[in-house]
Amino acid sequence: MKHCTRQDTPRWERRKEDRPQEILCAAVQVFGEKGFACAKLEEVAKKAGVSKGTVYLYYPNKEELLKSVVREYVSPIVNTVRAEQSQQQNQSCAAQIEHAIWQWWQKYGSTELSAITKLILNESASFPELGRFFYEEVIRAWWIYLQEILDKGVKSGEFSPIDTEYAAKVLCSPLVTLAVWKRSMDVCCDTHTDPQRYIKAHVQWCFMGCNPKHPPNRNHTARFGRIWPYPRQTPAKAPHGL
Amino acid sequence: MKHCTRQDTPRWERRKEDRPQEILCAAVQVFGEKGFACAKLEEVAKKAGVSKGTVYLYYPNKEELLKSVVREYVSPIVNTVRAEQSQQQNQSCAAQIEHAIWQWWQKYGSTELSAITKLILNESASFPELGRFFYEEVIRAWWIYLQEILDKGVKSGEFSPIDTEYAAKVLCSPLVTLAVWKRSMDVCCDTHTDPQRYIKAHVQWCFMGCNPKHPPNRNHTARFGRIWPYPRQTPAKAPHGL
Amino acid sequence: MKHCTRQDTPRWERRKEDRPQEILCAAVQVFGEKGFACAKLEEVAKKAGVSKGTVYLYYPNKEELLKSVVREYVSPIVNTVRAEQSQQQNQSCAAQIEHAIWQWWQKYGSTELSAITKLILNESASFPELGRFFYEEVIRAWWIYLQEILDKGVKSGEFSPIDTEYAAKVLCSPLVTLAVWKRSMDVCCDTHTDPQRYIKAHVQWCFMGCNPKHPPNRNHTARFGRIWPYPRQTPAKAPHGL
Amino acid sequence: MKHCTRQDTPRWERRKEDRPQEILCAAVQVFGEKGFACAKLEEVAKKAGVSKGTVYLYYPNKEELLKSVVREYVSPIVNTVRAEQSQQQNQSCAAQIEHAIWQWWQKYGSTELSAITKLILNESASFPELGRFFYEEVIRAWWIYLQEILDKGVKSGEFSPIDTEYAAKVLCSPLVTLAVWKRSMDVCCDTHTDPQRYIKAHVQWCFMGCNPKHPPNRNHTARFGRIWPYPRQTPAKAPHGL
DNA sequence: AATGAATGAGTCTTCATTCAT
DNA sequence: TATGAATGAAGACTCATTCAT
Repeated sequence: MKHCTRQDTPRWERRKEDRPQEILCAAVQVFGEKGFACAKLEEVAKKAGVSKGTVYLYYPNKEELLKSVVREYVSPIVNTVRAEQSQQQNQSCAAQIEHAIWQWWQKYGSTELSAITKLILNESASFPELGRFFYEEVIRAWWIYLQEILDKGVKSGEFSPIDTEYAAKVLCSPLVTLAVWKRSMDVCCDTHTDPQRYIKAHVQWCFMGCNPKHPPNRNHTARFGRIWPYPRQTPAKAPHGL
Repeated sequence: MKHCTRQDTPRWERRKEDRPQEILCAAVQVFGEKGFACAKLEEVAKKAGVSKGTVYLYYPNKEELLKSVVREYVSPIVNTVRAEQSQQQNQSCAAQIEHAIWQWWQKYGSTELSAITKLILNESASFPELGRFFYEEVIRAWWIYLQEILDKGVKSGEFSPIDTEYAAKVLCSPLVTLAVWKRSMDVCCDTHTDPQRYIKAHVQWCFMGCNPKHPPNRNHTARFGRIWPYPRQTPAKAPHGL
Repeated sequence: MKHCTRQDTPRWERRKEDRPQEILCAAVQVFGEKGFACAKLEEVAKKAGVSKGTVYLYYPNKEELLKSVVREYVSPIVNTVRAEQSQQQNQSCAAQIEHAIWQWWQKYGSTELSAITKLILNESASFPELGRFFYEEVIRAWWIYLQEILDKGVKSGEFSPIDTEYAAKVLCSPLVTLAVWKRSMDVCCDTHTDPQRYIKAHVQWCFMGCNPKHPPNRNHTARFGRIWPYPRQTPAKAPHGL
Repeated sequence: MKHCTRQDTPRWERRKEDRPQEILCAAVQVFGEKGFACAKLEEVAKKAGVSKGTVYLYYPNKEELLKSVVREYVSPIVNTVRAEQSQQQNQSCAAQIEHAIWQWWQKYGSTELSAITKLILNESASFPELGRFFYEEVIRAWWIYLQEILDKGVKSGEFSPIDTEYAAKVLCSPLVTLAVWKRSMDVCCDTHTDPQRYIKAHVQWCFMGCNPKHPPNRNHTARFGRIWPYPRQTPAKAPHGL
C-alpha cells in the first residue's frame, strides 16, 4: 500500500552516467553565450537540471569545467579529421587541404562549440592558463596538421615552395574569423554571412589567390618597417596620436 | 597662500579638458585586453592617472564608458580607412592590394586602435548598436574598398574571375586574426607571432595561394550542406549532436 | 546466487558490530588533527573504510559523533590513569613522580589517546559537558594522584614545603604541551621535538629547576596585580589596552 | 541653512586612520572566540562597525588579517620585555627569568591576545602556513630569549648545567597551558584557576622544582624506549588497542 | 572638480546532511 | 544495511558604484 504523496516526484534522481555529459553540454551553451568570466556555474547547473553542488561533484572548478569541454568535445575533432584523411592518402594534397577546411566547418565551426574559440580569443589575456591550454590542445594540433599537408605538397612539388608554418596560420584565420563573425557581427547586423560561400571563396583563394598575371614585386614589402610591439603611449597623450 | 593664476599652473589648466580623453585612452587599452566583463574600472583609472571617482565624473557607468570608448575611437579608424582609399590609383591592382594590406597593418593593426576591433568583436553581441555602427562605418568601408580593387582587377583581366565580395572578406580575415592574436595568444603563450612574416605569408597566399598543379574539383564542396544557424540542442540530448 | 551463511563470510558477520568502533577510531584521529570545525565527515568515513552515509547510520550528526568519540575514548583514558595510580608505593616520592611522568608519556601521551586531550582543550568551550566530564574523570584524577605523592613527600620531609595543588598542575603542563605540540607545531614546522629529551629536561626541572645559587625574592611577584578575567574592550577603544 | 534630513547620519564615515586598529581589535575577539576556521570576516566587520568590503580594504584576506594581528600585537611583546630587561642587566639571571614569566602573563597571557596561542595550537595542522608564521614570529623569539638567559646563568655558574634549549621549552609550557586552560576548562568547569597562584607555583618550581633530598637516578629514564611517532593503527582494529 | 574610503550585491566554492538506489 | 550522488545553505572574496571629505 503506497501513499501517493510528493514522494512520487523525488527531489532528485541518481544519474551518475549521464550527468557529466549533461553538465558539459550545458557548459558549452553558457560559456558560449556569456564567455568564461561571465558564465555563472549556477546557470550551467540549472540548464543541466542539477544543483550547483552537483557540478562540483564532477568538475573541481570553473576552469576545469571549461577544459573538460575542450578535452571532451573540441580536442578530438582534429584527430577525427586526421583519421578520416589517412584513409585517403592517395588524394592530392590540395584535396586534403580542402577536405580539412570543410571538415573544420562541419565538425566545429558550424556548431555551438566554435563559441569556445571566440571565448578563448577574448579572455586568454585575463586567464592565461586557459589560453595556453587551448593553444596546446587545439590550435597547435590544427596548425601542425595543416602544415604537414602543406609540407608534403611542397616536397612532392605539388605546391610552390612557401613558408608552410605561417601559411598554415594564414590558412586557419578565415575559419576563425568566420566563427567569430557569426557570433558577433551577424548577431547585431543584417550581414547574414553565408558560410558556404565564404568557405568556397576561402578555398579558391587558397589555391590561386586572385591569380594575377603580374604579382607585385616581392621586395616591395621591405619598405614597411614597423614591428610589434609598438611603443605604448602614455595615458596623458592625446588619443588621436594613436 | 598659493596663487593659482593661469601663468603659475599652466599644466593644470588644460587638465580639465584632457581628462575625458585620457580616461578613454586608458579604457580602450583595458577593455581591449580584458574584455568588458573583466575590465576593472580601477585599472582604467590607474592607467589614466586619475582616481576611480573621477571616471564616474565623466562617464555614468561602465557600460557608458565602453560606448564612449567605441564612439570616440571609431572616428580615427574611419579616418584611417578613408585615407587609404584614395591612393595608388595608377598602380596595378595587385600592387594596390598589397599596399592596402601593409598599410592596414602599419596604420591600424599594429597600433592601439586595433584593440577596438577585438573589443567590438567581443561585445557586439551584447551591445548591438555598437556593432552596427562599427560595421557600417569601418568594416563595410574597408570591404568595399578592397572589393573595388578586386572588381577592377577582374574587369581588366588582371585577376581571375572570383567572388569578389566574399574574397574581400577572406582577404581581411588574416589581418583581423593577426591583430586579435597579438592581443590574446601572444600574451599568454610563447608564440611570438612575427607580424612581418605573417603578412608576407598572407600576401603570397593572396596572389597564388599554395599554387597547386591540380586544384581540387570545385564541385567537391557541394557535399557539405549544413547551414547556419544550426538548431540548439537541449541539455538532455546526447552531446554527440554537438 | 550466493549463500551468505555465517561460515561462508565470517568476516562480514562481525563487520556490523565493529562499524561504530571503526568510525569512532577514525573520528578521533580526524577530530584530533583538524578540530571539530575543520574535520570533514568524508575524511572520517574514508579513514574508517565506509561511505559517508554509513557514518550517519550510526551517529545522527557531526556533533553527536564528536560526543560519542569523547565518551567512548575517555573511558580507556580513565582506566589508564587509574592503573597508574596504584603502583610503586614503596619507592621514594621523587621516583614515583618520575615514574608517573614517564608512564604518562608511554601509556598515554605518545598514543592516539592524547589526541583526545587536544580535542577537549579545543572544544570544551563549545561543548561544556564534554569538558566537564573529561575534567572530572581524567584531569582531576591525575592531579589528585600527583598531588598525593607531592603531599606525601612534603610531609615526610623529602620535598620542600610547596603549594602542592598548583605544583601538580604545573607538573602536568609540560606533558600536555608536548602532546599537543607533536600534533600541531611539529606537523607544520621542522621543529621535530624530541620527546625523550623534552621529558628528561622536564624531569630534571622538576627536581631542581635551574638550581640557582640565589633564588629571586619571593615577594617580587606581589608587584603584578592584574587578575582574570580582564574587562573586554570595545572595538573603538585604543588597542593598546589589549 | 541646513536641512535636517537623514544626511545628518551619514551611511558611513571616512576614518582611514582608525580603521586598521578597529578591525584588528575586532579580529582578536572573533578569532579568539571562534578560532581561525570558524571566524567569519563578516562578524569581524560588524564588530568593527564596518562592512565586509572594508576589511578587505585593509587586509587582503583572512590569513593576512590574523597575521597582522600577530605582527601588530603579539610579536612586539617579546621585544618590549627584552628592552625593559636590558636596562636591568645587573640583575641575577633568576630574577630575569622570573621577570620574563610575569611579563609574559601581564602583557600577553592575561589579555585577550593569548587566545591566539590556543587558536594556533588548534589549527596549525590545518593551516600550516599560519603555524609556521606564528612559530617563527612569536614562539621561537620567546624560546631564544629565555634560552639566552639560561645560557648566561649556566655560563656564569649561577645555574646548574642543564639542557638550556629544552629547558626553555619546558619553562614556557606552563604559561601556554595556563592560557589555554583559562579558555577551555575554566570556561566549562568551576575550576577557576588562580593565575597568580599558578605562576607563583611555576616560578618556585623553576628555581627548585620540589627540591628533593635524594633526586632519582638520572639513568632511570633509559628504561623507557618508545619514541615518537608511534605506529598508526588501522581503523579496523579495536580502538582499545590504542 | 577630485579623491579614494566605504559599501554590499553577486559569485565561486565547500561540506554537513539527505535520500534514491 | 550500505552507498555515494545530490542538495543547498553558508562563507570568502571581488568590484561596480556611492559618497563623505
